[in-house]
Amino acid sequence: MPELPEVETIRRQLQRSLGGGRIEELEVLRAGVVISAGGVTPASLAGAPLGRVRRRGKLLILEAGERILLLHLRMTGHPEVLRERRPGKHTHFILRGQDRRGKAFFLHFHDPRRFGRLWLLPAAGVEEIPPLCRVGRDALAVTPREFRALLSSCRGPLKPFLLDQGRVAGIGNIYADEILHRCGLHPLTPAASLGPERALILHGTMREVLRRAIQRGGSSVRDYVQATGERGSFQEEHSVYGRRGKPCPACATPVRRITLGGRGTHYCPSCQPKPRGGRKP
DNA sequence: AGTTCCCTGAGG
DNA sequence: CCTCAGGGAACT
Repeated sequence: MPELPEVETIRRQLQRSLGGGRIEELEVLRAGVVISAGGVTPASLAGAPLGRVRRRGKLLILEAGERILLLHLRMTGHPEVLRERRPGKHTHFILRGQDRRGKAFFLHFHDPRRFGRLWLLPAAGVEEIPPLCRVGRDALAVTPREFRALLSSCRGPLKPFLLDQGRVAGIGNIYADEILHRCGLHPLTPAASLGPERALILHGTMREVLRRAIQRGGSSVRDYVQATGERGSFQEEHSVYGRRGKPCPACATPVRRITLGGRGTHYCPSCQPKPRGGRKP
């Protein structure tokens, strides 16, 4: 599922193929996937310049003059840049235009599960309204100081903390599990119980894992592929996610899976011991 | 804090 | 055929 590294990979590809170009038409094939507000209709986008493609957490931000297009891929959303209009079964919109060299592009948005959304919004004040106003500091932008403050003000365990997009944005189920494993922290560890030192280590590990995953084009488990159709390869470096019962790469103890906050949670009971107090992990 | 809902394809 | 996967909003 697209999390920060997957969305960042796609962002770079969209920036290359659309940045500096122009929109000719937004063709909406399934109403409900596209949400229009503040008078920014699909038709009103014709002729709009395309600026940068930015990202905050898992949200893609396409600058279009006075307007902003926000794209959230959710579980199975898949943007794909093609040279022709060729909608498939699950193609919900096609953004047609020309790139900065005047060459035609067709940005297809496929999404079998239809959880993904495209918002069309006025650029002015866009940070103050949903969905952007709900997104906290990007996981690659948050400073160690901010991160420590967020941790200590959190009542609850580490895993839900990492998944909460309102605090630190961009981490989903895969990277939460991988980050905690690499830190040797049990997912149920109370967030506020980390001292400054371990908070700093968690912050550094988070950055390291996300950076490495971006280098490898994200994790292709199930549906995810890049905007070019290529697969990512960070799944080859997964230590615990999706590896229930398989040996931990560090110590060979079988990986355990529990449900936490309704999410499958993978960890190594030996490398990530549950700290004091509670029952054995 | 936990549950339900949205959705469909994949896997048992 | 049934169950599972899950991001995030909206519930209880």
